[in-house]
Amino acid sequence: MGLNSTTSGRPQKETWKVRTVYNQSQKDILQKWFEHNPYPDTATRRQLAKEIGIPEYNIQIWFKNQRTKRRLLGSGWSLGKDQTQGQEQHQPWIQETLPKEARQDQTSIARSESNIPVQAFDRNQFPDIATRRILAKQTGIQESRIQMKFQNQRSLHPGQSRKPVISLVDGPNETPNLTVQQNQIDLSTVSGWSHHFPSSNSFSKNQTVLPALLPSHVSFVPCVSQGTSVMLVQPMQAVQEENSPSSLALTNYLPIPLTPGGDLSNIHASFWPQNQEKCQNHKEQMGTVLQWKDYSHPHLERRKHQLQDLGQVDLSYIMQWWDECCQALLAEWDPQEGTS
DNA sequence: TACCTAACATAATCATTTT
DNA sequence: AAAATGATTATGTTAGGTA
Repeated sequence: MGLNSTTSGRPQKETWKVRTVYNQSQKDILQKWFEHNPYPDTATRRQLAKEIGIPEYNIQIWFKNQRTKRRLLGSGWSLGKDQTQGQEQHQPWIQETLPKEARQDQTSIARSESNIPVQAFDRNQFPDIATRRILAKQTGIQESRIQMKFQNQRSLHPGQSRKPVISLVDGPNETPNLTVQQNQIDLSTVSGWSHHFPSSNSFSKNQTVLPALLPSHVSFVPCVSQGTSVMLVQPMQAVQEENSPSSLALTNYLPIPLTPGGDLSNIHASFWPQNQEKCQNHKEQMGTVLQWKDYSHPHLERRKHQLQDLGQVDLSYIMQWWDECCQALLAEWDPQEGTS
């Protein structure tokens, strides 16, 4: 499977970046480099990222986890600047290759832009992946940098605890079990949103409801492939073969309550944005999957109404929905709109 | 030089995938 | 279900830019 889809069709948590699945050849390459140097510098990471088609930041995580693994395994590795077992503290690479070039150039955040993350931080110290991407889009800063920014920021302003999960709606009466992260935007407060939501109990516990990207510069190709999913991929990926290691790095699920019975199987719509070559810049390679399940519910007249004729495929509806989601989110994050 | 902060480290833990 | 492993967090350190 080239795609990073859950074989079970189970939705993945959108608050987390979708887990990358490395194939064997990718692992081999990483492994080889790891033996050579467990602390690759930016240039190396970048090169590796390009070579195996995985975003640089994920490469960084892989090395991090790998170091942990090796350390735990103990197998004579004793990495790092740790002390203890003096057994073999001669890891030439550690002292040699860590210095200087190891770090990525500092990204200086323009004052105008730095405002955005700061404002965002005030609202939410733990932005999920969707939010981080939006911020990244807004500021033009890499998502991984945004993440780091928040990390550093949290260390300066320790406030909220970590990853609390609460129920969004817990009215005394019926109350669905839609759970989201506390810090996630309370969509019920965003105007125009209510009707976009299926009754909450149609969400599975771990499902989240935020869109992942802004439609504005979206360079994605929506492809309806299965009866139950719409896939958005970047043009470059669409071109690549399935055996390409870079297939899908990210996957997001949106609980659009389409009727599963809808005849979607033979719909293949592709919008090809113009910037095909731009794909290889720092922008992460990603794919996004919209997945809908059987969310049919009495409350959904409107949506059902709209989606009844899925046979003609209403991709525009999806895009519109998408667009509205993003607008709402932007409005919520926009400092100007102190709606609070 | 002191201060701020981006980048990065480890360790622990969570979440998803694989076995 | 358990083991592996990728992603996130807290927390601390390092290094570059700047007042």
